[in-house]
Amino acid sequence: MESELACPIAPVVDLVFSRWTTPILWTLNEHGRLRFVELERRIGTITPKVLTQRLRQMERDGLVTRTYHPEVPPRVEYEISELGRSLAPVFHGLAEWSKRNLAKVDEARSRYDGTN
Amino acid sequence: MESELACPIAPVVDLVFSRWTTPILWTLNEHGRLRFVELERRIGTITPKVLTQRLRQMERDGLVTRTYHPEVPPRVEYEISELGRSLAPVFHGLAEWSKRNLAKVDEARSRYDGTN
DNA sequence: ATAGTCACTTTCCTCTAGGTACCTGCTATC
DNA sequence: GATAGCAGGTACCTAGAGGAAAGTGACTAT
Repeated sequence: MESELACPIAPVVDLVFSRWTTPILWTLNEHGRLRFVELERRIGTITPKVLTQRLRQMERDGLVTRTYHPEVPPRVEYEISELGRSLAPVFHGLAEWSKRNLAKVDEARSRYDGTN
Repeated sequence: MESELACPIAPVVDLVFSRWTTPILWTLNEHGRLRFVELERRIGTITPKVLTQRLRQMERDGLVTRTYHPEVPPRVEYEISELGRSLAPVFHGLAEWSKRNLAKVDEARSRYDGTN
């Protein structure tokens, strides 16, 4: 939504790392196709309104596919798309960095706060 | 700031991809040590208040180092730390993904909007 | 007859990140 | 003596994201 000329990855950051998209994508990547309530329950703290919003947006962006089954009660299944799955290496890289360096961040914070 | 139990990379996303941190980190990585106003001008649309906030936060997290020179006029230099630099592969991965797949996102959006 | 399921939608409300605008102390420059 | 530059700090304000709670419609199970 911003120009941010200085940073070429700004658009993809907006796309992939805006609020709730990572938990949704991660969950969908781990558990395959899931129904709305399953997704809701796995993520735990998200409200249905926001979950719908995010899913619509991600469907529009082609990261997620939505399959509607006109039954009663209705059944809707969400699945990560091929495009969404192509983000896996990036996510994996982040997980690795996290494992290696998150402790250092905590140390840095303690040092900065003088609580060492 | 959230639990988000379902997603192990949530903490690092909060850390690295919160607003303005990517442009700042990117700029600092490209141009080496920079003074406050140089950073401000390169990023272009950021306000001094927010830039200060973000820089303090990133200094606390150990991603950036701040060097104060008690001269007149005062000179302060910001530099990306080793920890910050260790994010380079992740950023590179994102840039690559961007180059390869951002067009697909646009296509998906056009398809979704019916403007094809 | 009542309650429950699913996949949302709608309304209302709060909260805070971030923007605007102005201030500081010190100096060099016009 | 007025202005500009540096590196911010401070007070105020607003838009908009996101949460809470209730409703919907069609059906089933108890």
